[in-house]
Amino acid sequence: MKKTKPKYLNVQIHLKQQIQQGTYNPGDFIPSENQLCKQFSITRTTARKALDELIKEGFIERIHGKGSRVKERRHTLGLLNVKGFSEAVGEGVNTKFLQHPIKALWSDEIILPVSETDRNASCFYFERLRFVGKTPVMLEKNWFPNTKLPQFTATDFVDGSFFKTLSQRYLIEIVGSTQEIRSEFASEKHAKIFGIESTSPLLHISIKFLTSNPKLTIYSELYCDTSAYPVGNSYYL
Amino acid sequence: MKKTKPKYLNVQIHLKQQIQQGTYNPGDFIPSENQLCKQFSITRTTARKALDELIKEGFIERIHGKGSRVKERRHTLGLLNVKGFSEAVGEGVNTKFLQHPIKALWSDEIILPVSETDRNASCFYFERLRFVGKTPVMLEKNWFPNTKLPQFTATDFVDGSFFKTLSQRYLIEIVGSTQEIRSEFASEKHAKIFGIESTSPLLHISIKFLTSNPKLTIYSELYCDTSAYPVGNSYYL
DNA sequence: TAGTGGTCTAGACCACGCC
DNA sequence: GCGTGGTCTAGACCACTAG
Repeated sequence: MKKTKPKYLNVQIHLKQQIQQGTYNPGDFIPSENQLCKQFSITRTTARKALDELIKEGFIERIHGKGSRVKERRHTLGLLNVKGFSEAVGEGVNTKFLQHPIKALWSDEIILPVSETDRNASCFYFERLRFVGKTPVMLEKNWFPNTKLPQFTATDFVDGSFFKTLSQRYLIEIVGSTQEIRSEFASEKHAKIFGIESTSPLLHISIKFLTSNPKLTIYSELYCDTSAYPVGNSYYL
Repeated sequence: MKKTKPKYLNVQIHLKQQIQQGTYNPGDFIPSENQLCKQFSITRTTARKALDELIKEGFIERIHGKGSRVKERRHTLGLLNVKGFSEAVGEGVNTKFLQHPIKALWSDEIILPVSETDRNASCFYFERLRFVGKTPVMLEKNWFPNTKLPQFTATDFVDGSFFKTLSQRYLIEIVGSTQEIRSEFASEKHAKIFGIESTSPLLHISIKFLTSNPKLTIYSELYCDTSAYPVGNSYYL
């Protein structure tokens, strides 16, 4: 019953928050291992465990003889992994709902196969356009079975993030995904949305997200204008 | 001058070889931490360090109360499977070297920043065109510092896979990647290679691979004609 | 209950970067 | 020389799995 929270996790979370809040910026050195030992009354083994985790998450790097430094984040749309748009890009991101969550039909536009059980359930749909500053960079279309998210509306969104909303309001996490990626001509309709020629190339990403709730699968079709902001991601073991 | 080899590295290499040689197969349990302590005359901390590295490399997983088990599949690194093209697409894949490995210069074509130390080293380069059946689908260009792979030639390739070669011949694993993805018009030259119009969209993927050898970073530029075969991957926690 | 991995302590010595 | 991270020891207690 009682979840014992490891000490290293407190240190890890504390440092991560300070990095995300800008207490430590990219290039800055966080406190040394010995300083963390004193500050949290722990041994170096435990301090290093916390730092090991932050390294795995890509927040810091160790430099022998110098210290642990906050890593630089490139200004790209990192969404290919499980991270999500708003988390990865940071500030300067705006979102406009082109379609608030409504009951809809399963669309032919969904590339990856919709499972039998999903297709028999009613479908929720929403559509958003994402901007960096005033430049539209990504059109995002999402479908998922209606049954699993009671009272789901646009106003519920936590920090404008769908995944963060799932995690915090419904305790549902993304546990896997299947993707297909294409380079295509923009359709007439999409070209108009992005304000580009219909002969321009668009990046088309089809994703099927698996969640910790076996009944909830999310189908997404993303269209990205990568001419100014390429889609990017990083992955570290 | 004398590089002192850490004890955990011996354990790590020993276990990795046994896994690659089939002494332990996927699903098998490797010796417990306490057994490793006795076998190598080390403490549990050191044994765990070795296992931590093997986990990061994707070879094993720990199961609380049971042991450490050899993993079934290699994890995927972001966009493309680490196993590489040949295993991801399946049968009917052919590869043609457009340029066998040679000493070359660091190219302007590399999108992601080349580190200072890499740029100061001499550079190895090779280029391959990948087919599904007789259709060219991916042009692959790779650069890496010359210093780290002695006697590296095209004939060394294990199963036609660069990464498998690194793993089996040099015991080097991919431990991370940074990617940028763009949808672009095909260049004149690339259009000719793929046999398409130069106004056609091409998927352009720029990757910087980090390996278990800190001195070896691999820079790749991939160009894919996704009209018939989209790029895909799956990701599971 | 025995064995496994998960966490943690309180030290130690070494290698690296910098002044 | 001094502070940093890199490795290692010899324990300890806890949580999970399985017979």
